Amino acid sequence: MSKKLYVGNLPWSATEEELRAAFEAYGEVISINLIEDRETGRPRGFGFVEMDDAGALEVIDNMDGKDFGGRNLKVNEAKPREERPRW
DNA sequence: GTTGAGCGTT
Repeated sequence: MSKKLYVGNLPWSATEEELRAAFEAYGEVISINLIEDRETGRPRGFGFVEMDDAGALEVIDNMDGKDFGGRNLKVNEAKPREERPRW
């Protein structure tokens, strides 16, 4: 199984590889999704990380509130956004 | 050459 993670309070310089490198230490990283402003192209300072179930919990327990790139990292369960209806 | 809350697209 996998879980979606909301990752906030990221430094503007943070990249998906940096997040993956940090999160891989706690579990299998399924996918990374950094969000940036679609109109300006600037990073919004947060993103979403999909991990295996146990890894996600480990990340929340270990990475939430930790220092990352000089900022206090915020990790929580992400709200489901799409159910991908096919009809 | 900037900025700061927090939940994104096919």
